[in-house]
Amino acid sequence: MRDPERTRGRILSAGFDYVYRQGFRATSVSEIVAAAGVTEGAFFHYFPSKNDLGYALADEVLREMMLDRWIRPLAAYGNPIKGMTVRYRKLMEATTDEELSLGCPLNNLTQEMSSVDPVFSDKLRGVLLEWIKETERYLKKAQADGYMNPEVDPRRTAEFLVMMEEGSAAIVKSLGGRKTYLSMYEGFRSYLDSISTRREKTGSRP
Amino acid sequence: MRDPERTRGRILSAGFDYVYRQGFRATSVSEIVAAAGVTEGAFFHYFPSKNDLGYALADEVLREMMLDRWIRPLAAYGNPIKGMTVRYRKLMEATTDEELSLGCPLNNLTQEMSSVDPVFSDKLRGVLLEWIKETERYLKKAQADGYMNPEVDPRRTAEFLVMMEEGSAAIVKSLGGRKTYLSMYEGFRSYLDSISTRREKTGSRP
DNA sequence: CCTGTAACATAGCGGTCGCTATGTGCCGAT
DNA sequence: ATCGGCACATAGCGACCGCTATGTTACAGG
Repeated sequence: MRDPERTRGRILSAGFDYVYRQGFRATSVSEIVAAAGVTEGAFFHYFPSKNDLGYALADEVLREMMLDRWIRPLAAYGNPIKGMTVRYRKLMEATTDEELSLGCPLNNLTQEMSSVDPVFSDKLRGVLLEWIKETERYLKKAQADGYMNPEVDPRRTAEFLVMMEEGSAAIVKSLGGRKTYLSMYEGFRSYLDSISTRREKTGSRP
Repeated sequence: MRDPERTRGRILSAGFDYVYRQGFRATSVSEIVAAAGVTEGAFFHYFPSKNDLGYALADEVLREMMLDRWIRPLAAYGNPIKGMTVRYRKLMEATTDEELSLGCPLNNLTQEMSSVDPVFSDKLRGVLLEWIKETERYLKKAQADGYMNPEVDPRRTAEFLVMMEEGSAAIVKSLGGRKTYLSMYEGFRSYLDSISTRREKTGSRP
């Protein structure tokens, strides 16, 4: 019956759901524990304060989500540039309408909390930096394998790519339509093409 | 002594400052009225509810700010594409460190409120749509005057450009450094170059 | 000068929130 | 077998928040 890991996991999971939908400060501890099927006593047993739940969300949930969505899929492609294009399209197709209107969870929490709590800021910046660093790693690999223009700076390009990935989620959230996402995809692909050395059009109609 | 317009303006202005720094829901009416030098009675005399202040912020303050920063400067350039590049760099230089760490006010409020209140969503989307529409107008002008590749879709390109403008503010807010902004500028310029017909490098060192 | 109304000011209510103080029961170690 | 501590549950406190009910004052119109 007693299962600490599971209990903590349920709180974390319910916490993510509510924070994703309503924002961190708009979500009350009572809502989270009700959804998780535990009491407030359990909550404050695992997290000294509500903020500490947010920190755990960043460290554990958001980081893992970012890697799963944006980094790990790239391992399957020989050409990272093409991999990024294909992955972006696949992600676009796999995202539900609800997720489209909710935006990127990492970006949401960052916009809400980073300028108001330095601990949030540090942890969320950490996730973003890892995202950029892993992207940069694949860009360097692309350069080493001759898939990418060797003159472009991989770090700056990685920052720009991640910006587009987060930015498109933000604008789609606001405009709320899959059609807008297509415009973002076109621009994303066109930019990747412009730094690619291969002239294979990565996404043109057959 | 009695000056209704001024009083309302002071509330609106103080409201903007606090909402920009802390977010909408984290800002209390008492904070706003204290900063504006009025009482809560005055506040609720002009705004039936706290949300109505937010609506006025979107309709009046944020819309005007967007036009001033992103649209009106473009009128000074014969070549809109070059205008966008130069304007972006000027904006980057004119932005203070504090503003850099606070991000784009429109994006902040959108991320916080649009998925939780449909009226906010409508009004903020309206500002964003106007931003895109005006950008599209200048892109069409650029095409008509032969400055831009006539094959690219101006609407989609406008959406993509606004996404980059908002996205770069978001990522700079999170990473917090002027150096990151430079990466965004490089990417922005490189994309604009790729849709330009003129081969004049718009931002190279003299 | 009078008066009605717009332009504010004051006090307080009902509700929620984060958090804590204080329990209680299970379960492994001795 | 017991016993200490971990894993929760319950109740409630103090603070704050949005909002309202009820004034009070300045000023324009007659």
